[in-house]
Amino acid sequence: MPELPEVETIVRALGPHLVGRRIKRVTLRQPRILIGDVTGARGFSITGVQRWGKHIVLDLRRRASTAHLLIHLGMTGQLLLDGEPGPHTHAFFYLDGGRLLLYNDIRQFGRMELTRELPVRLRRLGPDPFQVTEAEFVALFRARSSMAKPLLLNQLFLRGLGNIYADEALFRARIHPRTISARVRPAKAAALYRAIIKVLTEAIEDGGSSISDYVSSDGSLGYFQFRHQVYQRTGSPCPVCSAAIRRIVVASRGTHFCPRCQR
DNA sequence: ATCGGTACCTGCACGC
DNA sequence: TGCGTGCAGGTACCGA
Repeated sequence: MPELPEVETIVRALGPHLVGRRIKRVTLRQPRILIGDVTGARGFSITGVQRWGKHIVLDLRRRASTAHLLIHLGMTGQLLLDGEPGPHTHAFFYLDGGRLLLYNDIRQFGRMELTRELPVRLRRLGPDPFQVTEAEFVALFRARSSMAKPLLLNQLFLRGLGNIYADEALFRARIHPRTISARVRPAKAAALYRAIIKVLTEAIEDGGSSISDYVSSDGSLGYFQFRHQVYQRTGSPCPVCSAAIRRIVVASRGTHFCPRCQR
């Protein structure tokens, strides 16, 4: 379930429950080797919970040494606090205070890693959408000659966007997913930047409001209340012009757009 | 640099 | 009821 807004919501919801807790024990379901060996997190205390693109970063400290537990949810990963283990529970983090953090992942595309420092691989990712300015985004976008859709999905270009919000942002900016980025006028690229910020902001707000009623913070809230205008609405009328929304494949990803609004 | 295809996994909706 | 097909929000790797 993991694009930037979902990960942000999870981080905000879990943070207050995790910060200050000590990890007493970590067990991984055997013979799962699909996630990294993070049993070394035992004995560390959680000092912070942050988001880095679509990654969840738990900052850890044990006496003088610090470390990070990196969690990427893949397509179906979820963190569950004080929930019931199930057939797809792959990791158990026993915390002090009797709390239990579970990692579930049906498709097992998620990954975990315990590191001293933030790996180069992560530091090399593109800027966070909320940290880049409009001018910077326009310059970066037009400096590339990639189709707009795969460029937005490329985490080395911008970190955090996924298939849903890429489609939604392109729709709001009225840009065809196959448009070559270098050929997009500056004003249009600026509109895309604003559309990205708007879509992500709205989704985070929806996530925040839907999670506020839950005592136990978990990642099972799905798509929030965020209403897609094009994503997975193939054949439905465009909310702007009523033309039928189309689905095409771009860079191996299902891509939804309005053939009349986006050219 | 960029793109398409493949691979990694399980579950679900669909048509027959 | 079963079975095959295609699809699903993630990334990594390959060859062209």
